[in-house]
Amino acid sequence: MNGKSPKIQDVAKVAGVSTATVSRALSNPDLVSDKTRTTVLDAVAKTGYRVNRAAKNLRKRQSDAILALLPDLGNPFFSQILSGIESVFTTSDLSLLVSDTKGIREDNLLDYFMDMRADGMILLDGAIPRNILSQLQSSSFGNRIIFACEWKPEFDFPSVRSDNFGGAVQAIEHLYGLGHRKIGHISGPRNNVLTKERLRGVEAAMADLDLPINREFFIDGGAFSLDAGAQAARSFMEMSDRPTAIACGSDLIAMGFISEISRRGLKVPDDISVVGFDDIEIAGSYIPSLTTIRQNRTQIGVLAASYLLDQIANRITDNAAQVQEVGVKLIARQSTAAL
Amino acid sequence: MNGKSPKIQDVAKVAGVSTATVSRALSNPDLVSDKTRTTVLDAVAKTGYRVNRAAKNLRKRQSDAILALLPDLGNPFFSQILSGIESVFTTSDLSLLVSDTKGIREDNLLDYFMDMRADGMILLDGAIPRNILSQLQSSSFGNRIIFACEWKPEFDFPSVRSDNFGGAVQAIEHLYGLGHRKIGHISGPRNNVLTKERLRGVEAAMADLDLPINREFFIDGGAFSLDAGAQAARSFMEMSDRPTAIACGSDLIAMGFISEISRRGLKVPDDISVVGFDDIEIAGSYIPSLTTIRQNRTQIGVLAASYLLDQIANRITDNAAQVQEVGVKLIARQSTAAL
DNA sequence: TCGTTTTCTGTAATCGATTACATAAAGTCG
DNA sequence: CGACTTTATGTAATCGATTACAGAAAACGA
Repeated sequence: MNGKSPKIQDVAKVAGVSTATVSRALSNPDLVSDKTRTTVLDAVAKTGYRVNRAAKNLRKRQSDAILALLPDLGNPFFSQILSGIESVFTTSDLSLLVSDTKGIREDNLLDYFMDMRADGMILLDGAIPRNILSQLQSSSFGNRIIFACEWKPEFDFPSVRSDNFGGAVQAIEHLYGLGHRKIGHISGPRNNVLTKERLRGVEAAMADLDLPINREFFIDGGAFSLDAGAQAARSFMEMSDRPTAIACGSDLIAMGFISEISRRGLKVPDDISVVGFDDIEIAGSYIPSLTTIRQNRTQIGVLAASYLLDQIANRITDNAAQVQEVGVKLIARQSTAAL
Repeated sequence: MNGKSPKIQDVAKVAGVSTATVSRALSNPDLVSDKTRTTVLDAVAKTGYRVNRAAKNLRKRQSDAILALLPDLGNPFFSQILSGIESVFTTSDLSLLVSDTKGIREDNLLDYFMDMRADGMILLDGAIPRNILSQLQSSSFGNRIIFACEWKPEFDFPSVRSDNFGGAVQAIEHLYGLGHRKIGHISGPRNNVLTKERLRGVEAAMADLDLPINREFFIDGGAFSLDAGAQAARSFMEMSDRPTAIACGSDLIAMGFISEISRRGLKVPDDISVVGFDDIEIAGSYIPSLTTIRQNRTQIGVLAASYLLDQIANRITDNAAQVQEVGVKLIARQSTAAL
């Protein structure tokens, strides 16, 4: 150990073979004889050799990294998904790069591929501008991209997502089962795909159950946040005729809503039942604990990461862009009650 | 545009100069004449050239990436810090790599430096095994590491953290100010530095205020989680003589605690006042909204990232390992009330 | 004007791996 | 046994940038 990192040359010298053989012994063990392989491995252990990633990647024209692009790194919703993604990459010796889309707008996503910073991307933001996506799609990197959670309907990149429609249906059916007939909905960000799917589910379920759809009961929250819920609560309080139950576009909306109406004297679930969507960590400990639709976020991460790896390695034969829907499940807790 | 990424050679040809000049024009503009520079920049624009990171990094023996190492990527607590970190790196053209310590134990952290995957590290986990840290410290990469949030007292890596001691003091003083004299504490993970600092703060404040320290009122939560709080609530219910106020080691503990005692018929803040620590996003919308100690997590991320960059680039002259403490602030809400 | 310094640019070595190609040795088969 | 295939290894080109070194041109000073 003289402080300098050993190079493949050093290993070759110690093992008494050529650098080519060392390289092969490490990355293509079948190509060398058993004896040579053990000699080389010993030499590697002895020298403490580690492959220099920059050199390897330059030669192989790759980067050994995947970028996960989030709408907002500060949003805790995504941490579970990241965790799922990372668990896959760790076993593949890939690095996980993260960035949020705020920094992206101007400088181009394509650059990550062009300058070899990433071999693939997992997009968690459905609001990436169309022109950037077209550019990606028509480039030679179009098949190194996958959407997770959110997606962009006009593009046929593969995607992994929850069954948002089905989740909304479950929420409505649950409320119906408890006897509720006047059901409202607070939706998320206006142009968000999740918002639309969930709204579609709500309406479909209501139609199926022969419930009259009262537009007054549909509040446009405008975001998935606590604030949106609180805001919606204010609209709610002003209604002359109020629904007895509300299905929310997210848990945060639900909590913001409950928080605000409680402050104004209403009780959940006595005066109104509330269902969330997501099942974030605190949902079970909120007071009242929140009935919600559980999304398996870790699995979404795992599936997206695995699929992307297969895709990059060309292991996917069927080249129709694939949509994987992950099942969701209603978790009944105390924010909903029989009428 | 024939689909192949242009190389520096191509730019050189278009601009009618050597590759050396192109390189200089891009990374050391002062070294070339004004005229040449504009010619080169035009050629770059015309060809759509982007520097190949692997080649650049190989030559410069760097990686253009910083690793953030979290105890648990799935834990939403860290997302804000990551966001702060990322905001700094984006402006520096550095990539942010993330990983959690679960994958680390076996394979060595030092490897990230050895194989040039990272130029530096931000450690958010105080529980990294001692031998790994010693190895890092004694390597030539010892000065490319910084702790954020948590830290390891025996090592003198620089670190950025909240004023945990001061936060605990504020919590106790707040409760004292409301008239509470029988004050308890639920602590976090046993060997965690934050746990220790906060406990120290609690005890110091109590001593200062001449409050008797009743060991029965100190519950060992064992973790910062909701569950720990719920568990502690059960111990609490069994006490013959109960404190009238509790300072918790984290917001999650506080919420788990409130949730559980509410289920058992106690009311917050009527029967007992509760203070959290962290001010996580939902704290303000919890019911009751949580009085807590606000940590500026984004700023911790920003400071850690900036300091690390300075350290790597400028070789910070003052080589005494620096500890930066970020101030915290008590946010009074509805989970605490006058006795 | 001539020598000296400064500014600008080009040539070619270099970073540290992988791998195409060549070749020697070993194995196969009629 | 000789022709042919397979296996194992080495030599050297290659990936695409940066930069040490050198030389030409321009600026400067006396």
